[in-house]
Amino acid sequence: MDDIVSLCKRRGFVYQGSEIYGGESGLYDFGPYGVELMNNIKKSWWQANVHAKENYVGLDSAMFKHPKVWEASGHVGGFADPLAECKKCNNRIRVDKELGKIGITADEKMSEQELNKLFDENRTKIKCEKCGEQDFTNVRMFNMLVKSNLGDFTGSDERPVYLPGEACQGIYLNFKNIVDTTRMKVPFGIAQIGKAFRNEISPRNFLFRTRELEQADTQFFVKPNENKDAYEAIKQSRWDWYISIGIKKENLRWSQHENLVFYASDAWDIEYNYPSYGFDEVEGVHDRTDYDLSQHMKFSGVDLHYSDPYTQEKYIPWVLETSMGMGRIFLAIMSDAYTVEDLGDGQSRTVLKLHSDLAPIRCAVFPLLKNKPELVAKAREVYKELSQHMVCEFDDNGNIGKRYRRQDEIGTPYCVVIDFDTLEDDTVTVRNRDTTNQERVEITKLKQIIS
RNA sequence: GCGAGAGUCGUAUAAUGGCUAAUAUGCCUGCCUUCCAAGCAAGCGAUGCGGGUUCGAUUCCCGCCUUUCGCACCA
Repeated sequence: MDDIVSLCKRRGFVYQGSEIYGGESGLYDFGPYGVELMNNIKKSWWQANVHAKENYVGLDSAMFKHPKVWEASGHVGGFADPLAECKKCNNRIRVDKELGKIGITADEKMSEQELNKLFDENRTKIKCEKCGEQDFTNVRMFNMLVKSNLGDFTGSDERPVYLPGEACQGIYLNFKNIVDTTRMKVPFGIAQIGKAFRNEISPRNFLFRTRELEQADTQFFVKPNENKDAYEAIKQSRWDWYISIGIKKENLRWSQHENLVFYASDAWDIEYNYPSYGFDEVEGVHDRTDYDLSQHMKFSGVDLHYSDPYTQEKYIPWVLETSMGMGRIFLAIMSDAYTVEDLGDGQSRTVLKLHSDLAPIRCAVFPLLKNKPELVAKAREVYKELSQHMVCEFDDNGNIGKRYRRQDEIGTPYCVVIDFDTLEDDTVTVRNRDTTNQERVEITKLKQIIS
Protein backbone atom coordinates (compact mmCIF):
# COMPACT_ATOMS: atom_id res chain seq x y z
CA MET A 1 0.00 0.00 0.00
CA ASP A 2 2.82 2.40 0.83
CA ASP A 3 4.25 1.79 -2.61
CA ILE A 4 0.95 2.68 -4.23
CA VAL A 5 0.51 5.86 -2.19
CA SER A 6 4.07 6.81 -3.06
CA LEU A 7 3.53 6.15 -6.76
CA CYS A 8 0.30 8.15 -6.68
CA LYS A 9 2.20 11.14 -5.34
CA ARG A 10 5.38 10.71 -7.34
CA ARG A 11 3.66 10.38 -10.67
CA GLY A 12 0.91 12.93 -10.16
CA PHE A 13 -2.14 10.79 -9.53
CA VAL A 14 -3.13 11.85 -6.02
CA TYR A 15 -1.90 14.56 -3.66
CA GLN A 16 -2.74 15.28 -0.04
CA GLY A 17 -5.37 18.04 0.12
CA SER A 18 -4.10 21.57 0.92
CA GLU A 19 -0.61 20.18 1.24
CA ILE A 20 1.31 23.47 1.31
CA TYR A 21 -0.65 24.46 4.43
CA GLY A 22 0.29 21.25 6.20
CA GLY A 23 -2.57 19.24 4.76
CA GLU A 24 -6.21 18.88 5.72
CA SER A 25 -7.41 15.57 7.08
CA GLY A 26 -9.38 13.23 4.89
CA LEU A 27 -9.08 15.28 1.72
CA TYR A 28 -7.18 14.42 -1.43
CA ASP A 29 -6.60 16.17 -4.74
CA PHE A 30 -6.35 14.28 -8.01
CA GLY A 31 -3.38 15.28 -10.14
CA PRO A 32 -3.03 15.28 -13.93
CA TYR A 33 -2.96 11.50 -14.36
CA GLY A 34 -5.40 10.92 -11.50
CA VAL A 35 -8.11 13.05 -13.02
CA GLU A 36 -7.70 11.32 -16.40
CA LEU A 37 -8.01 7.91 -14.77
CA MET A 38 -10.97 9.02 -12.68
CA ASN A 39 -12.75 10.46 -15.71
CA ASN A 40 -12.20 7.24 -17.61
CA ILE A 41 -13.65 5.20 -14.74
CA LYS A 42 -16.71 7.45 -14.69
CA LYS A 43 -17.04 7.20 -18.45
CA SER A 44 -16.94 3.42 -18.33
CA TRP A 45 -19.46 3.31 -15.50
CA TRP A 46 -21.81 5.75 -17.23
CA GLN A 47 -21.58 3.80 -20.47
CA ALA A 48 -22.44 0.53 -18.72
CA ASN A 49 -25.19 1.93 -16.51
CA VAL A 50 -26.87 4.58 -18.64
CA HIS A 51 -26.04 4.33 -22.33
CA ALA A 52 -25.95 0.56 -22.57
CA LYS A 53 -29.28 0.20 -20.80
CA GLU A 54 -32.52 1.17 -22.46
CA ASN A 55 -34.42 1.78 -19.25
CA TYR A 56 -31.89 3.96 -17.42
CA VAL A 57 -31.44 7.72 -17.60
CA GLY A 58 -28.85 10.02 -16.08
CA LEU A 59 -29.17 12.91 -13.66
CA ASP A 60 -27.06 15.58 -12.06
CA SER A 61 -28.77 17.17 -9.08
CA ALA A 62 -27.71 20.26 -7.14
CA MET A 63 -25.41 19.45 -4.26
CA PHE A 64 -27.26 21.66 -1.82
CA LYS A 65 -30.77 20.55 -1.10
CA HIS A 66 -33.68 21.69 0.99
CA PRO A 67 -32.81 21.03 4.66
CA LYS A 68 -35.84 18.82 5.06
CA VAL A 69 -34.33 16.34 2.61
CA TRP A 70 -31.88 15.26 5.26
CA GLU A 71 -34.58 15.04 7.89
CA ALA A 72 -36.56 12.78 5.59
CA SER A 73 -33.52 10.66 4.84
CA GLY A 74 -32.84 10.24 8.56
CA HIS A 75 -29.44 11.90 8.52
CA VAL A 76 -30.33 14.81 10.78
CA GLY A 77 -32.27 13.21 13.59
CA GLY A 78 -31.14 9.65 13.82
CA PHE A 79 -27.42 10.12 13.69
CA ALA A 80 -26.71 12.96 16.04
CA ASP A 81 -25.84 11.15 19.22
CA PRO A 82 -24.70 13.11 22.25
CA LEU A 83 -21.65 11.29 23.60
CA ALA A 84 -19.33 11.80 26.54
CA GLU A 85 -16.22 9.84 27.23
CA CYS A 86 -14.92 8.44 30.51
CA LYS A 87 -11.51 9.99 31.08
CA LYS A 88 -10.25 6.91 32.87
CA CYS A 89 -11.15 4.04 30.57
CA ASN A 90 -12.22 5.88 27.43
CA ASN A 91 -15.60 4.22 27.49
CA ARG A 92 -18.22 6.28 25.73
CA ILE A 93 -21.68 6.89 27.08
CA ARG A 94 -24.84 8.06 25.37
CA VAL A 95 -25.63 11.10 27.47
CA ASP A 96 -29.31 11.26 26.54
CA LYS A 97 -29.80 7.64 27.61
CA GLU A 98 -27.88 8.01 30.86
CA LEU A 99 -29.94 11.10 31.73
CA GLY A 100 -33.07 9.16 30.87
CA LYS A 101 -32.10 6.46 33.38
CA ILE A 102 -32.13 8.97 36.22
CA GLY A 103 -35.45 10.39 35.10
CA ILE A 104 -34.31 13.41 33.17
CA THR A 105 -35.59 13.78 29.66
CA ALA A 106 -33.10 15.04 27.16
CA ASP A 107 -34.83 16.19 24.05
CA GLU A 108 -33.09 15.08 20.89
CA LYS A 109 -33.39 18.55 19.45
CA MET A 110 -31.37 20.09 22.27
CA SER A 111 -28.18 21.86 21.31
CA GLU A 112 -24.77 20.76 22.48
CA GLN A 113 -24.71 23.64 25.01
CA GLU A 114 -28.09 22.76 26.46
CA LEU A 115 -27.14 19.13 26.83
CA ASN A 116 -23.85 20.04 28.47
CA LYS A 117 -25.72 22.19 30.97
CA LEU A 118 -28.09 19.34 31.81
CA PHE A 119 -25.20 16.92 31.99
CA ASP A 120 -23.15 19.18 34.27
CA GLU A 121 -26.09 19.56 36.65
CA ASN A 122 -26.36 15.79 36.96
CA ARG A 123 -22.78 14.59 36.64
CA THR A 124 -22.69 13.34 40.21
CA LYS A 125 -25.49 10.90 39.51
CA ILE A 126 -23.87 9.26 36.51
CA LYS A 127 -21.20 6.60 36.65
CA CYS A 128 -19.18 4.93 33.94
CA GLU A 129 -20.66 1.50 33.32
CA LYS A 130 -17.25 -0.04 32.82
CA CYS A 131 -15.06 1.35 35.57
CA GLY A 132 -17.45 3.18 37.87
CA GLU A 133 -15.62 6.49 37.61
CA GLN A 134 -17.50 9.78 37.28
CA ASP A 135 -14.87 11.75 35.44
CA PHE A 136 -16.28 12.46 31.99
CA THR A 137 -15.37 14.74 29.13
CA ASN A 138 -17.89 17.30 27.91
CA VAL A 139 -20.78 16.20 25.78
CA ARG A 140 -20.14 16.18 22.08
CA MET A 141 -22.63 15.73 19.30
CA PHE A 142 -21.54 13.34 16.63
CA ASN A 143 -23.29 13.96 13.38
CA MET A 144 -21.76 13.09 10.08
CA LEU A 145 -23.55 15.82 8.14
CA VAL A 146 -21.48 18.83 7.14
CA LYS A 147 -23.29 22.11 7.73
CA SER A 148 -23.18 25.25 5.65
CA ASN A 149 -24.80 28.68 5.61
CA LEU A 150 -25.92 28.87 2.00
CA GLY A 151 -28.53 31.60 1.66
CA ASP A 152 -28.29 32.58 5.32
CA PHE A 153 -27.26 36.24 5.55
CA THR A 154 -28.29 36.71 9.16
CA GLY A 155 -25.35 34.86 10.64
CA SER A 156 -27.75 33.35 13.14
CA ASP A 157 -27.43 29.78 11.92
CA GLU A 158 -31.21 29.55 12.08
CA ARG A 159 -31.63 27.84 8.77
CA PRO A 160 -28.73 25.46 8.40
CA VAL A 161 -28.32 23.71 5.10
CA TYR A 162 -26.24 20.63 4.66
CA LEU A 163 -23.77 19.35 2.18
CA PRO A 164 -24.94 15.99 0.86
CA GLY A 165 -24.27 13.08 3.21
CA GLU A 166 -24.88 10.80 0.26
CA ALA A 167 -25.35 11.55 -3.40
CA CYS A 168 -28.42 9.42 -4.06
CA GLN A 169 -31.04 11.67 -2.46
CA GLY A 170 -31.13 13.82 -5.59
CA ILE A 171 -32.46 10.84 -7.48
CA TYR A 172 -35.45 10.39 -5.16
CA LEU A 173 -36.17 14.11 -5.31
CA ASN A 174 -36.37 13.98 -9.08
CA PHE A 175 -38.27 10.72 -9.42
CA LYS A 176 -41.54 12.52 -10.12
CA ASN A 177 -39.89 14.98 -12.51
CA ILE A 178 -38.48 12.18 -14.56
CA VAL A 179 -41.73 10.21 -14.63
CA ASP A 180 -43.58 13.37 -15.70
CA THR A 181 -41.15 14.60 -18.35
CA THR A 182 -39.69 11.50 -19.94
CA ARG A 183 -41.16 8.32 -21.30
CA MET A 184 -39.62 6.19 -18.56
CA LYS A 185 -41.99 3.61 -17.14
CA VAL A 186 -41.52 1.46 -14.09
CA PRO A 187 -39.38 -0.57 -14.02
CA PHE A 188 -36.68 1.98 -14.83
CA GLY A 189 -33.54 3.38 -13.32
CA ILE A 190 -31.83 6.72 -12.70
CA ALA A 191 -28.05 7.06 -12.49
CA GLN A 192 -25.97 9.83 -10.99
CA ILE A 193 -22.38 10.53 -10.05
CA GLY A 194 -22.15 13.05 -7.25
CA LYS A 195 -20.14 14.32 -4.34
CA ALA A 196 -20.89 13.61 -0.70
CA PHE A 197 -19.41 14.97 2.51
CA ARG A 198 -19.16 13.26 5.88
CA ASN A 199 -17.64 14.32 9.14
CA GLU A 200 -15.78 11.08 9.57
CA ILE A 201 -14.25 10.98 13.01
CA SER A 202 -11.20 9.29 11.71
CA PRO A 203 -10.44 9.32 7.98
CA ARG A 204 -8.13 6.43 7.25
CA ASN A 205 -6.56 4.28 4.59
CA PHE A 206 -5.77 6.87 1.94
CA LEU A 207 -8.68 7.20 -0.49
CA PHE A 208 -10.75 4.57 1.27
CA ARG A 209 -12.33 6.69 3.97
CA THR A 210 -12.33 10.41 3.26
CA ARG A 211 -14.44 13.39 4.32
CA GLU A 212 -15.20 14.45 0.79
CA LEU A 213 -16.12 11.60 -1.50
CA GLU A 214 -17.76 10.91 -4.78
CA GLN A 215 -20.39 8.26 -5.35
CA ALA A 216 -21.71 6.62 -8.49
CA ASP A 217 -25.29 5.62 -7.77
CA THR A 218 -28.12 3.93 -9.60
CA GLN A 219 -31.65 3.66 -8.26
CA PHE A 220 -33.90 1.20 -10.04
CA PHE A 221 -37.63 1.61 -9.43
CA VAL A 222 -39.79 -1.50 -9.51
CA LYS A 223 -43.34 -2.49 -8.70
CA PRO A 224 -43.72 -3.53 -5.04
CA ASN A 225 -42.76 -7.13 -4.45
CA GLU A 226 -41.36 -7.45 -7.94
CA ASN A 227 -37.88 -6.77 -6.67
CA LYS A 228 -36.24 -10.18 -6.42
CA ASP A 229 -35.39 -10.97 -10.03
CA ALA A 230 -34.41 -7.41 -10.78
CA TYR A 231 -32.19 -7.36 -7.72
CA GLU A 232 -30.35 -10.48 -8.85
CA ALA A 233 -29.94 -9.04 -12.36
CA ILE A 234 -28.54 -5.81 -10.99
CA LYS A 235 -26.10 -7.68 -8.79
CA GLN A 236 -24.91 -9.67 -11.77
CA SER A 237 -24.62 -6.57 -13.92
CA ARG A 238 -22.50 -4.79 -11.35
CA TRP A 239 -20.22 -7.78 -10.91
CA ASP A 240 -19.77 -8.00 -14.67
CA TRP A 241 -18.70 -4.36 -14.83
CA TYR A 242 -15.84 -4.97 -12.40
CA ILE A 243 -14.68 -7.90 -14.50
CA SER A 244 -15.05 -5.86 -17.69
CA ILE A 245 -12.67 -3.16 -16.48
CA GLY A 246 -10.08 -5.77 -15.71
CA ILE A 247 -10.30 -6.22 -11.94
CA LYS A 248 -9.01 -9.65 -11.01
CA LYS A 249 -11.82 -11.97 -10.01
CA GLU A 250 -9.89 -13.36 -7.05
CA ASN A 251 -9.70 -9.88 -5.52
CA LEU A 252 -13.48 -9.45 -5.54
CA ARG A 253 -16.21 -11.02 -3.48
CA TRP A 254 -19.80 -10.55 -2.40
CA SER A 255 -20.60 -9.97 1.23
CA GLN A 256 -24.13 -10.00 2.59
CA HIS A 257 -25.14 -7.65 5.40
CA GLU A 258 -26.01 -9.54 8.53
CA ASN A 259 -27.84 -6.76 10.33
CA LEU A 260 -30.15 -5.05 7.91
CA VAL A 261 -31.45 -1.56 8.58
CA PHE A 262 -35.13 -1.84 9.40
CA TYR A 263 -36.48 -0.90 5.99
CA ALA A 264 -34.10 -2.94 3.82
CA SER A 265 -35.12 -6.25 2.43
CA ASP A 266 -31.65 -7.37 1.35
CA ALA A 267 -28.19 -5.86 1.14
CA TRP A 268 -24.96 -7.06 -0.43
CA ASP A 269 -21.61 -5.36 -0.82
CA ILE A 270 -18.98 -5.89 -3.45
CA GLU A 271 -15.70 -6.04 -1.59
CA TYR A 272 -12.20 -5.63 -2.96
CA ASN A 273 -9.11 -7.19 -1.48
CA TYR A 274 -7.14 -4.03 -0.69
CA PRO A 275 -3.43 -4.31 0.00
CA SER A 276 -2.52 -4.22 3.70
CA TYR A 277 -6.04 -4.24 5.13
CA GLY A 278 -7.86 -6.84 3.05
CA PHE A 279 -11.40 -7.16 1.77
CA ASP A 280 -13.56 -4.09 2.27
CA GLU A 281 -16.57 -2.47 0.64
CA VAL A 282 -16.30 -0.77 -2.75
CA GLU A 283 -19.97 -0.78 -3.57
CA GLY A 284 -23.27 -1.54 -1.90
CA VAL A 285 -26.17 -3.13 -3.75
CA HIS A 286 -29.22 -2.65 -1.58
CA ASP A 287 -32.88 -3.60 -1.79
CA ARG A 288 -34.53 -0.69 0.02
CA THR A 289 -38.29 -1.31 -0.43
CA ASP A 290 -40.37 1.90 -0.63
CA TYR A 291 -38.63 3.61 2.26
CA ASP A 292 -36.97 6.47 0.40
CA LEU A 293 -39.94 7.61 -1.67
CA SER A 294 -42.31 7.14 1.28
CA GLN A 295 -40.15 9.31 3.50
CA HIS A 296 -40.00 12.10 0.95
CA MET A 297 -43.72 11.83 0.40
CA LYS A 298 -44.25 12.19 4.12
CA PHE A 299 -41.88 15.11 4.62
CA SER A 300 -42.69 17.03 1.43
CA GLY A 301 -46.40 16.35 1.34
CA VAL A 302 -46.14 15.61 -2.36
CA ASP A 303 -47.76 12.47 -3.67
CA LEU A 304 -45.04 10.25 -5.11
CA HIS A 305 -47.29 7.38 -6.09
CA TYR A 306 -46.69 6.01 -9.53
CA SER A 307 -49.62 5.33 -11.85
CA ASP A 308 -48.95 2.21 -13.81
CA PRO A 309 -50.04 2.91 -17.41
CA TYR A 310 -50.61 -0.78 -18.12
CA THR A 311 -52.55 -1.89 -15.06
CA GLN A 312 -53.88 1.48 -13.82
CA GLU A 313 -52.57 0.58 -10.38
CA LYS A 314 -51.16 3.25 -8.08
CA TYR A 315 -48.22 2.40 -5.92
CA ILE A 316 -45.03 3.67 -4.39
CA PRO A 317 -42.24 1.96 -6.30
CA TRP A 318 -39.59 -0.03 -4.48
CA VAL A 319 -36.01 0.95 -4.93
CA LEU A 320 -32.98 -1.15 -5.80
CA GLU A 321 -29.85 0.83 -5.18
CA THR A 322 -26.25 0.48 -6.27
CA SER A 323 -23.76 2.88 -4.74
CA MET A 324 -20.07 2.81 -5.54
CA GLY A 325 -17.42 4.94 -3.87
CA MET A 326 -15.29 6.56 -6.58
CA GLY A 327 -12.24 6.86 -4.34
CA ARG A 328 -12.63 3.24 -3.39
CA ILE A 329 -12.89 1.99 -6.96
CA PHE A 330 -9.97 4.25 -7.94
CA LEU A 331 -7.85 2.72 -5.20
CA ALA A 332 -8.98 -0.79 -6.11
CA ILE A 333 -8.09 -0.25 -9.76
CA MET A 334 -4.68 1.20 -8.89
CA SER A 335 -3.96 -1.66 -6.49
CA ASP A 336 -5.09 -4.28 -8.94
CA ALA A 337 -3.01 -2.83 -11.76
CA TYR A 338 0.15 -2.23 -9.74
CA THR A 339 2.74 -4.80 -10.77
CA VAL A 340 6.44 -5.08 -10.12
CA GLU A 341 8.08 -7.46 -12.56
CA ASP A 342 11.33 -9.11 -11.60
CA LEU A 343 13.71 -8.95 -14.54
CA GLY A 344 16.53 -10.83 -12.83
CA ASP A 345 19.92 -9.42 -11.78
CA GLY A 346 18.14 -7.32 -9.17
CA GLN A 347 16.41 -5.40 -11.95
CA SER A 348 12.68 -4.78 -11.90
CA ARG A 349 10.01 -3.04 -13.90
CA THR A 350 7.04 -1.25 -12.34
CA VAL A 351 3.96 -1.47 -14.54
CA LEU A 352 0.42 -0.27 -14.01
CA LYS A 353 -1.52 -2.89 -15.91
CA LEU A 354 -4.60 -0.75 -16.34
CA HIS A 355 -7.35 -1.67 -18.76
CA SER A 356 -6.51 0.33 -21.88
CA ASP A 357 -9.84 2.16 -21.72
CA LEU A 358 -8.96 3.42 -18.26
CA ALA A 359 -5.30 4.37 -18.72
CA PRO A 360 -4.71 8.12 -18.26
CA ILE A 361 -2.55 8.26 -21.38
CA ARG A 362 -3.54 6.09 -24.30
CA CYS A 363 -0.42 6.50 -26.34
CA ALA A 364 3.03 8.04 -25.98
CA VAL A 365 5.00 9.21 -28.98
CA PHE A 366 8.82 9.24 -29.00
CA PRO A 367 11.49 10.12 -31.50
CA LEU A 368 14.15 7.43 -31.22
CA LEU A 369 16.84 10.04 -30.68
CA LYS A 370 16.60 13.58 -29.46
CA ASN A 371 19.59 14.98 -31.32
CA LYS A 372 18.32 14.10 -34.76
CA PRO A 373 16.03 17.01 -35.71
CA GLU A 374 14.39 15.08 -38.53
CA LEU A 375 13.24 12.37 -36.09
CA VAL A 376 11.95 14.90 -33.60
CA ALA A 377 10.07 16.81 -36.25
CA LYS A 378 8.45 13.67 -37.61
CA ALA A 379 7.52 12.52 -34.10
CA ARG A 380 5.92 15.87 -33.35
CA GLU A 381 3.90 15.53 -36.52
CA VAL A 382 2.64 12.07 -35.56
CA TYR A 383 1.92 13.27 -32.02
CA LYS A 384 -0.07 16.24 -33.26
CA GLU A 385 -2.24 14.07 -35.46
CA LEU A 386 -2.84 11.32 -32.88
CA SER A 387 -3.62 13.75 -30.07
CA GLN A 388 -6.67 14.92 -32.01
CA HIS A 389 -8.16 11.49 -31.43
CA MET A 390 -6.87 10.22 -28.09
CA VAL A 391 -4.95 11.27 -25.01
CA CYS A 392 -1.31 11.33 -26.06
CA GLU A 393 1.98 12.36 -24.59
CA PHE A 394 5.18 13.41 -26.35
CA ASP A 395 8.54 12.61 -24.78
CA ASP A 396 12.06 12.98 -26.14
CA ASN A 397 13.98 13.18 -22.89
CA GLY A 398 16.61 10.55 -22.10
CA ASN A 399 17.14 7.24 -23.75
CA ILE A 400 14.34 5.21 -25.21
CA GLY A 401 14.27 2.56 -22.46
CA LYS A 402 13.80 5.18 -19.80
CA ARG A 403 10.88 6.68 -21.65
CA TYR A 404 9.26 3.25 -21.93
CA ARG A 405 9.60 2.77 -18.19
CA ARG A 406 8.11 6.15 -17.42
CA GLN A 407 5.04 5.22 -19.43
CA ASP A 408 4.88 1.74 -17.88
CA GLU A 409 4.61 3.30 -14.47
CA ILE A 410 1.54 5.34 -15.40
CA GLY A 411 -0.05 2.50 -17.34
CA THR A 412 0.20 3.80 -20.91
CA PRO A 413 -0.76 0.83 -23.10
CA TYR A 414 1.05 1.94 -26.28
CA CYS A 415 4.30 3.69 -27.13
CA VAL A 416 4.94 4.75 -30.69
CA VAL A 417 8.54 5.29 -31.79
CA ILE A 418 9.68 7.23 -34.82
CA ASP A 419 13.01 5.90 -36.10
CA PHE A 420 15.12 6.21 -39.25
CA ASP A 421 12.97 3.73 -41.15
CA THR A 422 9.99 5.97 -40.52
CA LEU A 423 11.61 8.67 -42.62
CA GLU A 424 11.94 6.21 -45.48
CA ASP A 425 8.63 4.36 -45.46
CA ASP A 426 6.23 6.08 -43.03
CA THR A 427 6.05 3.16 -40.65
CA VAL A 428 6.56 3.28 -36.87
CA THR A 429 6.98 0.76 -34.09
CA VAL A 430 4.17 0.26 -31.59
CA ARG A 431 5.34 -1.14 -28.31
CA ASN A 432 2.95 -3.00 -26.04
CA ARG A 433 3.07 -2.19 -22.35
CA ASP A 434 2.41 -5.66 -20.99
CA THR A 435 4.47 -7.76 -23.38
CA THR A 436 7.04 -5.08 -24.32
CA ASN A 437 6.82 -6.53 -27.82
CA GLN A 438 7.02 -4.22 -30.81
CA GLU A 439 5.12 -4.24 -34.02
CA ARG A 440 5.91 -2.26 -37.15
CA VAL A 441 2.86 -0.49 -38.57
CA GLU A 442 2.05 2.15 -41.13
CA ILE A 443 1.39 5.60 -39.72
CA THR A 444 -1.93 5.77 -41.54
CA LYS A 445 -3.16 2.69 -39.67
CA LEU A 446 -1.92 3.83 -36.28
CA LYS A 447 -5.12 5.45 -35.12
CA GLN A 448 -7.17 2.40 -35.96
CA ILE A 449 -4.78 -0.02 -34.28
CA ILE A 450 -4.45 1.69 -30.93
CA SER A 451 -7.83 3.32 -30.42
C1' G B 1 -12.47 11.75 19.47
C1' C B 2 -8.98 8.57 22.80
C1' G B 3 -4.19 5.77 23.23
C1' A B 4 0.59 4.66 20.98
C1' G B 5 4.21 5.58 16.98
C1' A B 6 5.95 8.71 12.91
C1' G B 7 7.01 13.52 10.14
C1' U B 8 14.38 15.66 6.62
C1' C B 9 14.51 17.69 -1.25
C1' G B 10 8.97 15.11 -5.75
C1' U B 11 10.17 9.81 -3.95
C1' A B 12 13.20 6.44 -0.79
C1' U B 13 16.77 6.79 2.90
C1' A B 14 21.22 9.09 6.06
C1' A B 15 23.15 12.53 9.71
C1' U B 16 23.59 16.39 13.36
C1' G B 17 22.69 21.19 19.95
C1' G B 18 27.20 24.84 15.89
C1' C B 19 31.11 23.85 9.09
C1' U B 20 27.58 24.67 2.78
C1' A B 21 22.22 19.02 6.19
C1' A B 22 24.39 13.74 2.96
C1' U B 23 23.26 9.61 -0.65
C1' A B 24 20.32 7.41 -4.38
C1' U B 25 16.56 8.29 -7.53
C1' G B 26 13.68 12.07 -9.73
C1' C B 27 13.20 16.65 -12.32
C1' C B 28 15.93 20.01 -15.51
C1' U B 29 19.80 21.95 -19.23
C1' G B 30 23.68 20.55 -22.52
C1' C B 31 26.62 16.63 -24.85
C1' C B 32 26.17 11.71 -26.26
C1' U B 33 22.93 7.59 -27.43
C1' U B 34 19.97 3.54 -34.11
C1' C B 35 14.80 0.32 -29.09
C1' C B 36 13.89 -1.22 -23.01
C1' A B 37 15.85 2.89 -16.37
C1' A B 38 23.73 3.38 -20.25
C1' G B 39 27.43 7.43 -19.74
C1' C B 40 29.60 12.58 -18.99
C1' A B 41 28.88 17.67 -17.29
C1' A B 42 25.91 21.78 -15.09
C1' G B 43 21.57 22.95 -12.29
C1' C B 44 16.80 22.43 -9.16
C1' G B 45 15.04 20.60 -4.75
C1' A B 46 14.04 19.25 2.28
C1' U B 47 14.36 19.53 8.33
C1' G B 48 5.36 20.05 8.64
C1' C B 49 3.55 24.83 11.36
C1' G B 50 3.88 27.91 15.77
C1' G B 51 5.95 28.85 20.48
C1' G B 52 9.67 27.82 24.42
C1' U B 53 14.71 26.53 26.45
C1' U B 54 19.64 28.02 24.50
C1' C B 55 24.83 32.42 22.56
C1' G B 56 22.95 28.92 18.80
C1' A B 57 17.37 24.12 17.72
C1' U B 58 16.14 20.08 12.14
C1' U B 59 17.92 17.81 16.83
C1' C B 60 15.53 19.04 23.60
C1' C B 61 10.42 20.72 25.61
C1' C B 62 5.14 22.37 24.70
C1' G B 63 0.93 23.25 21.43
C1' C B 64 -1.12 22.54 16.62
C1' C B 65 -1.30 20.07 11.81
C1' U B 66 -0.67 15.69 8.92
C1' U B 67 -0.06 10.52 8.79
C1' U B 68 0.23 5.16 10.55
C1' C B 69 -1.61 1.33 13.97
C1' G B 70 -5.27 0.02 17.79
C1' C B 71 -10.07 1.50 20.07
C1' A B 72 -14.43 3.84 18.81
C1' C B 73 -17.30 5.58 14.57
C1' C B 74 -18.85 4.09 9.59
C1' A B 75 -26.91 5.19 8.83
